[in-house]
Amino acid sequence: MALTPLTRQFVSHFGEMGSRWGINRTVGQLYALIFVSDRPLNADELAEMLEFSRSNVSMGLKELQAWRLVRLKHIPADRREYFEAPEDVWQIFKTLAEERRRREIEPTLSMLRGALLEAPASATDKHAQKRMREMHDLIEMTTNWFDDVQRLDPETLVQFMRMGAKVQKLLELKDRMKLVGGKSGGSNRS
Amino acid sequence: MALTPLTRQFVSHFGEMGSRWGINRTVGQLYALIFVSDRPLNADELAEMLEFSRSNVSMGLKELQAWRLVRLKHIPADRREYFEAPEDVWQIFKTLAEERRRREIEPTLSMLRGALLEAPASATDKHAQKRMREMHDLIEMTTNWFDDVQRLDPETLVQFMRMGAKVQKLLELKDRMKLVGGKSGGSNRS
DNA sequence: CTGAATTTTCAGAAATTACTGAAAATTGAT
DNA sequence: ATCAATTTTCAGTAATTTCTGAAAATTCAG
Repeated sequence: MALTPLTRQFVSHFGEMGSRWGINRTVGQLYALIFVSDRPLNADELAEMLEFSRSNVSMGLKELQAWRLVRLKHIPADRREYFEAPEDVWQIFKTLAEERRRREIEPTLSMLRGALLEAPASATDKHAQKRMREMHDLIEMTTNWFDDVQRLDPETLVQFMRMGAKVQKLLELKDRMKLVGGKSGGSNRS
Repeated sequence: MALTPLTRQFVSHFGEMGSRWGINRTVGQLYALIFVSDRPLNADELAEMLEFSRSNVSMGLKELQAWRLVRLKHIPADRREYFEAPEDVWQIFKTLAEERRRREIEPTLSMLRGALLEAPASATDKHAQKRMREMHDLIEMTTNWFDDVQRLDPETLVQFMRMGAKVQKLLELKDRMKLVGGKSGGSNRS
């Protein structure tokens, strides 16, 4: 079963882009193919369609599962394992964000918190800590906020995103009415 | 001039993380050091402090400039070029987002748009296009929205982010008052 | 202009990462 | 329990990426 030109185009783009993310070409192509497929695919099919070795496909699928980007689906009366991507693209996006957070953001925050606890040994260290605190606070604010947004139900979220820059007007409205939150900007986290 | 333990820790974390992003270890470490430094640094200083070859530093700085993450600063009566990172961490974040958008998002959107113009040759292609359209629409909505948010003045933005999930209440308020936007959810882009 | 200081380029070496085939392990139908 | 089907592992190899030193190019003070 050969790839159609349409799918080939999509798959090879993901292969190239894959290297810009942390994932490699094989993994990118595997995901792309599973994503557009109209039915779950097994490892042999993937290996044949993409012309990768069977073992390479096995390793790639393992990585995609670690990222929670594909899931196993068993087909009755077939012993082989089939793979599919979740239907809901917004769910996929959230999974990607969660995994990146776990792998990249959290270790960085934790390093920064450690560094900020140390006693600065010099003026240079003091300045370095100031910069690290700025970075820490920005990352923490941004990720906490993303967490909150992620929890909105999809409809509210779409409505919210479509509003775009009008949010500014909404905030002005809020301030005028003092209906949401307590004193000076509302209570918040940590 | 040796690195203090504090800075060494920060710098080597960025070296390791660098490889998870598209940038390599050298570039990550160079950036980290420039970011925390309390004064602009020149290429020789960077090479000595990080124990990289001078040519490696030259290439790394070129890449950081291409990302607009460092800028040149000339010091009076010194012919050498000094490098510094912008002060404002939010500005840095925006630059990073813009560059990633230009390098990763835009090419992907453009590939997707191309693929969506083609006439599907089969039911399989039809399904593939459906998936591609879902991906395209999600990416487009998310990046356009980020563009809008990016344009908010920093104070509004911080206020907005600190609100977090309370945005839902704000949207309910908006709906009750019908003060923002026209019919059914407000007009929007493309 | 000249030439020393500085930066950039680039071919090859070193290091890292990706990929393969063969063998081992696992699975599940009988 | 057996064994064929299937998946995983892993050592070795291939491919890619990163890094270096030497040479070329550029810059600018005099």
